[in-house]
Amino acid sequence: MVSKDDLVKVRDCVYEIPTDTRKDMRVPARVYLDDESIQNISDGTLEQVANVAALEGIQKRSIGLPDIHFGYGFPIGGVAAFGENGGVISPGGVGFDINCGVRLLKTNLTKDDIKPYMKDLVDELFKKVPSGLGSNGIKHLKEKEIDDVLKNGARWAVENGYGWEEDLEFMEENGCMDTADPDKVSTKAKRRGIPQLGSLGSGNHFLEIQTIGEIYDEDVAKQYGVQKDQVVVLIHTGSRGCGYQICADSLREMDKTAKRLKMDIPDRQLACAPIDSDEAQNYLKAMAAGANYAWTNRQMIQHWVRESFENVIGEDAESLGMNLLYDVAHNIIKKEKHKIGKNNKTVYVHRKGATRAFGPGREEIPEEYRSVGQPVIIPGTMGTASYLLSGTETAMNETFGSTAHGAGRILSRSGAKREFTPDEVSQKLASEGILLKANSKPVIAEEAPKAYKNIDDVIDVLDKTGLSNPVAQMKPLGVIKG
DNA sequence: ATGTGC
Repeated sequence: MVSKDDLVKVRDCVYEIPTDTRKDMRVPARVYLDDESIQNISDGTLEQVANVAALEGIQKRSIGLPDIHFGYGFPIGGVAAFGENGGVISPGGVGFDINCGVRLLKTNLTKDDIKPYMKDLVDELFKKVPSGLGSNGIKHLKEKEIDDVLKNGARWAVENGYGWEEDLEFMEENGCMDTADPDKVSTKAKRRGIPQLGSLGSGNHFLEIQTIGEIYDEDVAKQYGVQKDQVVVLIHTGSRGCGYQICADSLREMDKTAKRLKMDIPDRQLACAPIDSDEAQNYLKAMAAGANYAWTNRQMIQHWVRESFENVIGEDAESLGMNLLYDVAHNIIKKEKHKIGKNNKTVYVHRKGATRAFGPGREEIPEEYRSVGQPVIIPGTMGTASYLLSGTETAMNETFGSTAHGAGRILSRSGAKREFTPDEVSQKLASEGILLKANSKPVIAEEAPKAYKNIDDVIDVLDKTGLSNPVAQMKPLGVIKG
């Protein structure tokens, strides 16, 4: 067992559970947290970061970011990298919503420009973008087409009329992992994916019209093309039932593998397989297909956002400057090169509720942004701010180029429903001038801003520790919830 | 997060 007593302070906001705390740990476990959060973190969550540190082939350290909380096996807000020789792959290190992520769409409107249109825009977006639990998309995919989506990702969407060629430049992996293999995706996952493509989903997924508030780094903001009072749109969604099913399928498979190979795993939910095994390879190919589904999903939704603005404002999306700033993945495994000790090593970085945050110079970053580092987009909760940051050298050195992904839940969904009523949450937002349209009343209570940690504190830790460089704040004007 | 929960 590990507990808060085992934590050793490394520096301000950085704490470690040393390797010798538990004899199965192979590397230290490290969490980035402010003083208050370190008091409030549950032993169960700390135990999870330590459990990950016990997995075979883990490199350097198991990492918990400032939004860390208890998850399935791996904590949410966690990062772990495994060496290509001797490491493992674990579906629980990605989570059920494969490539859940966010993208930020720019406009050249100001908050004053958009004011008279806000009500109509929110209504139009709510009408045009399907949302809610079990929601289906508008496009009726043919049975065979799902394979094209799983193989080609956002490119499929662009080729089928959803968006612009240049959009592809501003997504991780250009919106497509070419390692995807639709043959490794079960019929059941495909059957769930077919009707849902192009839908927002439920839970913490949302679509938000925002305005840029404070700018923290003028130079980087300029490079990303944002300025104070500018209107932007944030799209937060993932791979829906398709990704869920891919994860569930492979967890079952790997549970068997781990048993067969008699792997020593501290928690059954950490089911994993050696990287060179068929099970791991099959999962990686299916996971990539699920990731491609999610990029396609966000690309289609973005297209309807542009159409909504066109319909309501009466200008085309090009002249409204509705260019994609960037799209980031929050739940994914990436094969990357990182400096470990003196050497460059190829590792499989598991990010679960974590954002890649590559520092300046990395060739994975679009050329336009490369000199200042990767754009990092961190959504808050409905009714609180979201943030745009940039990747740093510190993140490269300490967290395999990773940072936080959100506010991090502190109250469970059921806890939130006990604590708040949907009406009081809606009224609070209305009193702040934020328009909200939601499919489900209970979800409004589950997603109450107070059910989450204060996003400002999360950003503050990233700033203090140097894991990311704050660039701009985004404030909500209108929210569409599932 | 998710057609459902153990």
